[in-house]
Amino acid sequence: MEDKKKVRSNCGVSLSLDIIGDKWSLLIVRDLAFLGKDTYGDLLKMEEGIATNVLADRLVVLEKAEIITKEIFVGSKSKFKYRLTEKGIDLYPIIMEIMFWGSKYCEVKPEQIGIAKMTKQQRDAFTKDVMKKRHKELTERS
Amino acid sequence: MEDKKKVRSNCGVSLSLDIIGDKWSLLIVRDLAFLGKDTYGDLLKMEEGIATNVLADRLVVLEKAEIITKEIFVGSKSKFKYRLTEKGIDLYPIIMEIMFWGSKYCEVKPEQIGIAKMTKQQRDAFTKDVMKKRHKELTERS
DNA sequence: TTTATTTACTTGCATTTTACAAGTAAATGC
DNA sequence: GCATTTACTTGTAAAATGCAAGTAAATAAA
Repeated sequence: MEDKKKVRSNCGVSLSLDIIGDKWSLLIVRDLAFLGKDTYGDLLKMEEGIATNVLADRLVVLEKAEIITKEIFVGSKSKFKYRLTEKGIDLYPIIMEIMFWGSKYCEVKPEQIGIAKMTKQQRDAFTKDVMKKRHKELTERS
Repeated sequence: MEDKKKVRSNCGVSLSLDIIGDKWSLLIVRDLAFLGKDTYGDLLKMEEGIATNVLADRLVVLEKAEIITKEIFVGSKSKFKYRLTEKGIDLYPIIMEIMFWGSKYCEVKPEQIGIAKMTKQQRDAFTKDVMKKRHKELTERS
C-alpha cells in the first residue's frame, strides 16, 4: 500500500470519493456507526465478508484520513478499539441516503424494506438521533 | 467486462455500493444531473479525466442498472444522448450529502466552500429543486 | 507452567479493475 | 472526396481486491 495522495479535482464530490469511493469504506463506517462494532475481529466478521488484508488496508487509510481513531483497550495489550471521529460520524447522512436509495430500488432484506416508506422527516430524525448518540460517546470518553 | 451479478449481502447500503460504490459512477451522475452533460464526448471531458474505456464500461453498467438511458439524438445517427431515469435522479440526495461532507472536510474549490455553510434547510431546498427540474425534463419528453 | 486460543494482523499469489495510449468505424462537415 | 467528429474498442501495464496461509504477541485453560 503506497501513499498516493493524488487528487483528481477540487470538486467536493470527487475529493470525497477519492477517500470513500470504494466498495468497503462505507460498510466499515456503517458497522462502526450503528452495529456497535469496534475491533478488528468484529469488523472482519461483517456479513459481506471483507478480506483480512483489505480490512487492514482500509483501516489505515481511514485512520490517516482522520475518519477513525485507533486506541488500545484499557486493561488489555492485545486489543485495539476503532472509533469514529466527528468527521467519521458526519459520514452518517451519506450512508443513510444510500440505505434509503437501496431500500427503494434494490431487493433488501425484510428488516430494511420499511425504510423506503419512511418520510423524509422520519429519516432525518433517525439520522440525527444516531449521530447524536455517537457524538455523545465521543465527547464522554475524553 | 463480464456479467457478474454477485451480491455481497441484502443490506441496502451494500446493495447500493455493489452498483455505485466506485470512484467514477457518481461523478458521471453528477455531470448528467447538474452540469447539463448528455453525450459520451461531454462526459469524457469531465474535469477529473475519466479514461475512455472506463467511461464506456460504466455507462453500460449504469444503463443495465436502469440509472441512465441511452437514446439516439433526433436528426442524427452518430450521436447518442444519455439521460438519468427516476432511479438515477434519486441518487441526487446521496451526491448532495457527499458534496456537503467534502465541502466541510476537504479543500474544495472556491465556488464550493459556501456549501459547507448552508443550513440543512437550504441544502434540502436546493436538492429538491435540482431533482424537480430533472424530473420535469423526464416527464416532458415522453 | 506449559499449552492452547484469541487477537490483530502480514505475506504471497491469482484475479479483477482501472489507467493510459493507440486504433477503428460509421456519420457528418467542408 | 477528404478531413473531422462521435463513440467507441483493443492492448497492455499498473493498481486494487480476493483468497489462503502464516505469524507474533497476549491471554486463558489445564
